[in-house]
Amino acid sequence: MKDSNPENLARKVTAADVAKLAGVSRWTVSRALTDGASIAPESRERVIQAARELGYRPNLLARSLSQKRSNMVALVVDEMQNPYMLRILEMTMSQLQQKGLMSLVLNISRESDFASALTRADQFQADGVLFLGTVLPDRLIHMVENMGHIPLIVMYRDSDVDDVQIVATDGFSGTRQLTALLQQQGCQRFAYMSGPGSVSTRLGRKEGFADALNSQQQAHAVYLQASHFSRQQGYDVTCRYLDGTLADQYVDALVCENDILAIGAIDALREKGLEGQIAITGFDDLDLAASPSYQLTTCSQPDAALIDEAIKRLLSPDQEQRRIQMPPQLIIRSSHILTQQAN
Amino acid sequence: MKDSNPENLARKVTAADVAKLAGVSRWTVSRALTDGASIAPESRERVIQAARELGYRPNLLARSLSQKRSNMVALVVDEMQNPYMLRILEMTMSQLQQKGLMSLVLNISRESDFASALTRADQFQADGVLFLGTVLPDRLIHMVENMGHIPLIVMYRDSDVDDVQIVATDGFSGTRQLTALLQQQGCQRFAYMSGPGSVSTRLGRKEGFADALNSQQQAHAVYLQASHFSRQQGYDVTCRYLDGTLADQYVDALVCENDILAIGAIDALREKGLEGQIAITGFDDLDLAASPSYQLTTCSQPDAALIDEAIKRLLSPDQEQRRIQMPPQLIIRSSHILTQQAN
DNA sequence: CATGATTTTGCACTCGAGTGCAAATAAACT
DNA sequence: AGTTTATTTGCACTCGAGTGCAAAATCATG
Repeated sequence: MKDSNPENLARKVTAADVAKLAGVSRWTVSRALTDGASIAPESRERVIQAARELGYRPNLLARSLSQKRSNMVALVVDEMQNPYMLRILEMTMSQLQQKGLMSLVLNISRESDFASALTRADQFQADGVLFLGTVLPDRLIHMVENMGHIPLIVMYRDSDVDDVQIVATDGFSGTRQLTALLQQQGCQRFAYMSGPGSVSTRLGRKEGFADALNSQQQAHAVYLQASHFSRQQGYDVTCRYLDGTLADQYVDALVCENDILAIGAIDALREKGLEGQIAITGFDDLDLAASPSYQLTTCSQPDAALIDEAIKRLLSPDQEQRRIQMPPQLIIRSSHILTQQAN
Repeated sequence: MKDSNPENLARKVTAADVAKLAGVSRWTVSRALTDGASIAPESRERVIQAARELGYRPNLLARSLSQKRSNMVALVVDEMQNPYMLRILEMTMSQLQQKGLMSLVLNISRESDFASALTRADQFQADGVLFLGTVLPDRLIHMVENMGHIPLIVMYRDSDVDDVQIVATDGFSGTRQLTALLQQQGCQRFAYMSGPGSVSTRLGRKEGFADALNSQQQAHAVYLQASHFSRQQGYDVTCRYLDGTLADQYVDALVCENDILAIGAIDALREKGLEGQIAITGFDDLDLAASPSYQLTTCSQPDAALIDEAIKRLLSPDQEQRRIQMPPQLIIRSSHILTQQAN
């Protein structure tokens, strides 16, 4: 079992080494380790024994080179300030790993990184590319599509590029429900805080918000925009709004595009002593949303199902459906409730 | 520039394709793209032109196979509940990417994953393995060390395995300073909350805490232990302590092994109306630590320097120094200040 | 025992690139 | 022109595995 022989450690054990020890040819070794290959059971046994003894681990680069599959999947991520990304990453990598796939993570911060990162994915023969809620503009996604024909799946956002597979949550219905909840409890003056423009229009959340307002003839709304999905940005943008607005003109409800922005917003309100005077909602249901310090009313996304679906599509290309939107689940806590009357 | 020829997209462009177009041999193509190779400037130009026209991108798997380097680095992570991990991952991947290296991320949740994940790293010929603050017991780390001779660097924690490169923050001095700060303002009764046992003893933080207490003859302390580095665990463990202790016996200071636990602890205190009655400190300086809702007094780790050093060591093996501990920086906010007297 | 049917195995090839060496070409010099 | 020297290029090899095909070994049958 344990390789006690020190010279095994000196260099990588190759199929030829195993062949020599087992007294067969290099190719018989391949066959012994392949299910369903034509080989005498007895010599298979001998090879397996030898392989174990030497601690043989086939070189996957070599295998990938000749076969089609490399068993590597590229994960393209950005917006790494949002803790939600950690959850997504974690679940995605776990599920990939479970299926015997490796995760090549490509972090994008500037647009220029983008092309180079993808070139790399292609050069490493990645079996597929998963976009995890990236803020990339559609034209870039389109560019990837034509690149080496790697199956490409966009997750956690929409896109109107044709033929791109999309696996996302129905942000429209989610935010629509949240906004309706605020309307039911009598909120009149609404604000919406979005993230970076390029992705914001691809989440459908802003549209759900606007739709709810329209259905009640509440045309007027304040639109705020954060440049990143980070707590700090949510905080800064909210402060700027509060400082630049007369106190008697404050909105009474702020719908945030996601939790991390909402948490920043709550922090800002708290600091200014306005907690409970503006109702807040988020999206994602971060762990922190359940904290007694925030008690954020929000929507949770069916992460496990989304990721499962995305990987399934990655492995079996040419899916009938181009796009799937799963329903979010409303999580009602108390951040949407007004506890103090505005003066 | 743009490959307008549709058949280019049909299959991968190989060096042979470029050679044919440029009217040279396949090997000349290799040379044209290699700096310092002996080649006529004129034919190099021709090759480069042809390569650009076809959109040639050398297959890195093939290159890795024959050369020593694969340009892939395996990142081994766990404890993915802690948002701090996201920052570390982000910075590490960015720095690697900047140096032309790819990140193979291996997520470990159970010990059994561990062996299989590392086997994969080895099979993919990873140039090195970076352990990012993993909770793995030392014996496992030792096992990796003997595996394929991949350079191995343990970050954000210590280990007493010989010959393992360590790049970490001096947790001892950090927590010692934090504890001293609490002592200076008159705290008498201390508690310490640690994370999973296997890593906790490798951070040096608990020892720094104990040392500070000893230096003041304050032998008595309460030790709490969380099973994960997560807000929820920090919260649960604190609640359990508060519920299981008489109110007049509460400690007046709680030193937490890191921020995410501290934030959970503050949440618990807040919920029970005990905010300001127990001083709290953390470690890591999460973004959330700066939130007005927490104002956590903590230590920040020199992430950029740590990661830079780790990668440097990965690339140039046989470093003289086996282990480096960088000093943390004290971040003083207000969570360590007692604002209410205990009844 | 010879013939045919079947299993097992070895060998030449593939993947896509890189490297050292030797042959072919070009340039420099007597 | 003839020789030496420098430059450029082609070819055989390498990495480590997998696959199809044909040769070799085994088996079964008349």
